[in-house]
Amino acid sequence: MATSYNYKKIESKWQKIWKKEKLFEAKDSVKGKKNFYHLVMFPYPSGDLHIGHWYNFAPADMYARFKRMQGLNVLSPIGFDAFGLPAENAAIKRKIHPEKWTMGNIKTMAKQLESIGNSYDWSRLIVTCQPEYYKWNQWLFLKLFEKGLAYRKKAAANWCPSCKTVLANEQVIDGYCERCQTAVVQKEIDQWLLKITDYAERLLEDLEVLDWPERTKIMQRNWIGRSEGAEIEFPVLSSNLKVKVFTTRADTLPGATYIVLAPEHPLVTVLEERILNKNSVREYIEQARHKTERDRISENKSKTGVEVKGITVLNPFTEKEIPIWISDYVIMGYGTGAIMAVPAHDKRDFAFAQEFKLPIIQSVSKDGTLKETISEPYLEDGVMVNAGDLDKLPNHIAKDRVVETVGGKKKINYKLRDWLISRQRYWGTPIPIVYCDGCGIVPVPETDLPVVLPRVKDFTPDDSGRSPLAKSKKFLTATCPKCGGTAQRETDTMDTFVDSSWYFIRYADPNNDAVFADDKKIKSWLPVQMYIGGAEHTVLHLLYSRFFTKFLNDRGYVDFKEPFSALRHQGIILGPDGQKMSKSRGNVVDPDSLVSEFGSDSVRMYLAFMSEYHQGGSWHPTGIMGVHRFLQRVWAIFSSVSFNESQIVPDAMRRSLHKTIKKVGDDIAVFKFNTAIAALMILLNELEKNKEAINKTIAEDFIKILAPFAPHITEELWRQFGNQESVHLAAWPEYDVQAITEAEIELVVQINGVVRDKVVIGRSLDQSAAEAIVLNLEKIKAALSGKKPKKVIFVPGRLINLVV
RNA sequence: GCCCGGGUGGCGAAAUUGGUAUACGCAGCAGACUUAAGAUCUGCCGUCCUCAACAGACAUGCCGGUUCGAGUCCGGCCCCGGGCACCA
Repeated sequence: MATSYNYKKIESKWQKIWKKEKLFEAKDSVKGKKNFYHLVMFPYPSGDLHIGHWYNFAPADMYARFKRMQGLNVLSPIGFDAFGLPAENAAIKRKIHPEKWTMGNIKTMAKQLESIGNSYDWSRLIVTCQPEYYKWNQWLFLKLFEKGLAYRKKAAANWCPSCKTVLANEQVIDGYCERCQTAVVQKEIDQWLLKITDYAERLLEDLEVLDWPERTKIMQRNWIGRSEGAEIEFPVLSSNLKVKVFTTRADTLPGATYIVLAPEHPLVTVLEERILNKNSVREYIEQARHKTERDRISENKSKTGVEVKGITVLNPFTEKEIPIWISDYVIMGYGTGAIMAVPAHDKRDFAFAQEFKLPIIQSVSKDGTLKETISEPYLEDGVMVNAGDLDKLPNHIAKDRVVETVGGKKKINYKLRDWLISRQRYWGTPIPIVYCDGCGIVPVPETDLPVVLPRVKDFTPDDSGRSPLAKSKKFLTATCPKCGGTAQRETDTMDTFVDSSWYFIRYADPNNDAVFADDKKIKSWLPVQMYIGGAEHTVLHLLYSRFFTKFLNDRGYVDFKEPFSALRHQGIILGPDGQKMSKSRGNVVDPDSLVSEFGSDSVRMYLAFMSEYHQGGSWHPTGIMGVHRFLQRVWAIFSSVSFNESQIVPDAMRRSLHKTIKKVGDDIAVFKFNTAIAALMILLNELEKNKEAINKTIAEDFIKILAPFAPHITEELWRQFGNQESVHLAAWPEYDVQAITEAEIELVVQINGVVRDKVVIGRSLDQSAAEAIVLNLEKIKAALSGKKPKKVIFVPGRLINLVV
């Protein structure tokens, strides 16, 4: 008599044994096996593993287990992205040190993670807030600094005037401070930036070769924002100065009726003496600077600006004198900070021209005719008008001609900005720089790394706008590595995205103290062959990681150009009410209680079964019953099975088995875990109908293809069958093509495209043979009532359609 | 505003990429077992017409088109989710 399915006992038993036997610890090389690096984005130690983590980790593990059974030497590591603001804020709130809070959370989460039963290699655990790890952040920074790719610059930061502190972008919600709801302003502070823009073109180009979701690539492309255009100079009248503008529509230059400068544009200061309305210009610039993020968002529709009276420029194409305006719809950070305004062919210029009653002149029209009144800008292609010699020429051809005529230069611009990594916060990697009165900015020598983050008591931000580290005299004071004099340490810490931009390399060799990872180990594992994580990291994390990899490749530290060859996203799990899970809504699904009620195998499987992986969905409380019952039935049938090897397995059963082996393998390969599980359910339904015919091969194959989804129950049954080695090291069964091909097929019979009957015929019958059979069917004869089909469409093995 | 996804039974979802729409599961209903409940097993389960069966008609957000045949392709709309947002 069968015992009942005791998942609690089975799961804890095998989790202990796997750990003890180090079953999933990856050796750097195994004879006869190819290495496969499988990675999930490491979690932030927020303190609690919620069902969303499970959704990220459990199905991802199914893929890793499948790859392992396919004969690959799989590395599936795990770690914690342990620095960052939430830890700091939580620590401030609870009055405990961020380190204590973080390490405590990691302990809890590691335990919870183990309860999923994932095949992680725990021996390679990475915790980014430990000096052994962040030492290499600092090393990387020095390497970037050496090449001029890390540089210091005054840059605008989000400043909360009430909290008197700098805020990270994540702390600014719709232009307001997250904590006190004060409108955030921009403040200029000296900060460190990484020159990711040097890599813009390569980051764009190399997207082509990646096996990533198309929408993710599109988002990265948009973020990089390449645009081809030209730089054209507008001479300032009665001066030898010129205003350079960037445009993608040089063909519209004949219609440029004024130019617009960004408020920060240097020309205003240079020619200040000549400005007639100095006061109003100064006032506008001042206003623009104090404008909050909030104002900019709300003012999106109506344009503001001021004319710079007393200075004009020449339109180099028409040689007409045109005015200069200043408006904050032009931004200093893109292009040249100045534009030529063509109201007839640009929406924003059009709105601006209407607001200030400026002339609107066409330079392109659909068919060469001029419109009398222009009620909206014409943005399409067309032919040139008002353009002298170029009239009637298609505008896309005229583009280059205009640039030539005025002596402009072709130019490519990117929206991508350099990466600002300075954080005026405590809980992060110290930037390894000292400031010496004599020597200036001096990098900390490599041999002095790590610059250890001191365990200070007071880590709350204050009104100085500097990191709390500045309050530690001991940390702040340093000797200059160059001259030996007294110097001051940089007190800002690094953005945590630095930590996560290279951690995947560290897993190859996590305990190395001499180099960031051994060259041979890097070669044996990287790049990551399958990377799994949330789509919310589409731009920042994934782009930064690609940038670091390219830099390391340039410097010869790694031999690959892209960190993640293949990428898949999981969806988001919503609460039972269809809303985002949150404590305040009270709709958070707790995985721990589900595990104790149904077992880890059931929770894993339900997550994989509920929808397609990238789609996510609401948690349906009773839905888990389906997979739980399935596992109970698996237990019932296989824990009591007595194999009768003399019994001949019916062809139909063999066929079902092999079809399922194929289906499950094919589906896992494309991350369709839901349909793979459905196929397993169908197979079980069939096996149950004829239990006596199940032999050892069928039972073992079934257990093997179920193993990635439900690792514990399958391991238990597998060993009960008498196997000595883990099912997770067993070979994925091969399907037999012969067994799958059926001799007979069901042919669908349609009349005018509507199904009227079905008939079982030989697989290889041709059209005329099939037609003869079909025309003799009672239902078809009745439906045709004597009429002859005008046309017959025959799809071999599938259907026949009679058109009357 | 622009760029991506998506809209299929009471619910979560399938559909070999133009070829049997609704697989698999949840919930529900009926029956078996049970003193009973639960668990388990068996059957039914898109809508409409019909006493019922057979059969039929209508159904994949809406309107139109292409095709022997459309959830799938094309054109035009309407909702929902995500990203970007004055980038010249």
